[in-house]
Amino acid sequence: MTNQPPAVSRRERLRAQTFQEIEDSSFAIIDADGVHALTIAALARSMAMSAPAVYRYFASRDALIAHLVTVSYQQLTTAMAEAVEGSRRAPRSRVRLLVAAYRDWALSHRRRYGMLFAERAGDVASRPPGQTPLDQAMALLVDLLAAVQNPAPADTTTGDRTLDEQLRQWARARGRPDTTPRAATAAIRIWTRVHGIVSLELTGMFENRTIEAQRLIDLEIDSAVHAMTATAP
Amino acid sequence: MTNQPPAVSRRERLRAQTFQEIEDSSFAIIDADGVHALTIAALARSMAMSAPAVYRYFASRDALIAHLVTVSYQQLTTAMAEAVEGSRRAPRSRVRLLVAAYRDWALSHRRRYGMLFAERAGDVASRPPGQTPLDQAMALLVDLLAAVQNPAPADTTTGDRTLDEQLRQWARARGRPDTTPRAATAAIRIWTRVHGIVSLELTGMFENRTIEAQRLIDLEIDSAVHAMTATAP
DNA sequence: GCTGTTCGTGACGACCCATAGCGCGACGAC
DNA sequence: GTCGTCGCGCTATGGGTCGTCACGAACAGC
Repeated sequence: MTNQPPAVSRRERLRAQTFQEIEDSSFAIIDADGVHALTIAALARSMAMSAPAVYRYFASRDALIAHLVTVSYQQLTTAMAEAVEGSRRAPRSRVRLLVAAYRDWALSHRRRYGMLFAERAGDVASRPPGQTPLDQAMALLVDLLAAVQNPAPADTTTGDRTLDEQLRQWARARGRPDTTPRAATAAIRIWTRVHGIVSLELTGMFENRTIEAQRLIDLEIDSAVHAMTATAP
Repeated sequence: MTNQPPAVSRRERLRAQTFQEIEDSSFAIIDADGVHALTIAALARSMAMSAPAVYRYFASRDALIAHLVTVSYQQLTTAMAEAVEGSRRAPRSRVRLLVAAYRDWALSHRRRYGMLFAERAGDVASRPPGQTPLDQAMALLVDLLAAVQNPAPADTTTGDRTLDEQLRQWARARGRPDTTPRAATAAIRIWTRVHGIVSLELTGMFENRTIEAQRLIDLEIDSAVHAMTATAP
């Protein structure tokens, strides 16, 4: 039994290993010097490989970067999922954990976070709804907010019938047809607000720590959750 | 009098003209094909000039892009200022005009809007507070919000003493020492919220017009203004 | 008219992307 | 054990870009 040939061939194993090394080295270069420093030549040098060899794994530099964007999205999503997974706290504070994990990931991978929303990343982001890498985290957030809203108040609409319908359609496209408009609004609000704050924090808007972004974020989450649970929209 | 030599020499006039042409051609290339397509060679070709000549005007490609970022910031700021300048409407709806101008500019110059928050733009954005290109628009927004808040309610604090002090310092650094913490919060909230929504709109989050970003923005502005004018924080 | 400055040009070296073609080793068929 | 196939990495190469340099032409001031 011990000498049984493994499921994956030696070839596949080595290939996967090299593939992984390309990923790791690429991220190392990006985190150190930015995406612009990630050239096929530089990558190959850092791996003591020749540049053309990389093309056995990725068709072009753009393809490599697209792959890295996808992987980064998954890492971000995983970080958020893990942050709330083991927690037994109330849904409301788990929302804060989720968002804090988001900000932490962005702060510790600022170059990569910028990469996710750069021009070329649009191809990855604009996939059929429900298949975006971040939709999983979005679904998590929606579920948490539904739990916060439980038991649901009598009126779960936003007061804008058109917007309500758009929100229901948005939730349906993401496989959460039972989401109330107000929960969907809260999810979108939190997501856009946090992205706005983190994004501007990274560009140096709150330079010199004049304003602590985390305080602002908590304020914004509370406001969004409050708007969701309040009796009158 | 008619044949009097002009104030600027012929040389300066031609130089300024070429400078302007470089700017215009650069923006044309960026708007058409993205920043990555803006190469010194391509720019020179589009101007029927030789590539090295461009270096008489900009020390490097990065320097050119940095300049374009600054100019774009100014255009954006100007667009916002003009949107509210001639309006006699109530301050509250002028806030909406200001923000709508922001979104309109971003939508009609999406490639450039992305450029403003790209990695290399951090150098421009993280200048001494009060000197950022967008500070002028920010001051405009703060003034409008102060007008909305007029007469100021008895309690203009956020309820968080640390945050209050940070906000006052932030306002001082921007030459608006009389800004109340709540007005400052509202300004920052609006600015970060709108940036978040617009930014995600541009990356295709609300693809297929599932959700109308303008509705969301108006909702968010109202919420921020309401939080500012409400009696209890 | 002469001189120094400014501007644009072709030529050049270094770097990068991507392709083509070769050699080597692993693997399977017999 | 031998041979053909295939995957992988390498060198060589072409086309493109950045940025520098030395040179010629136009201009400004005397």
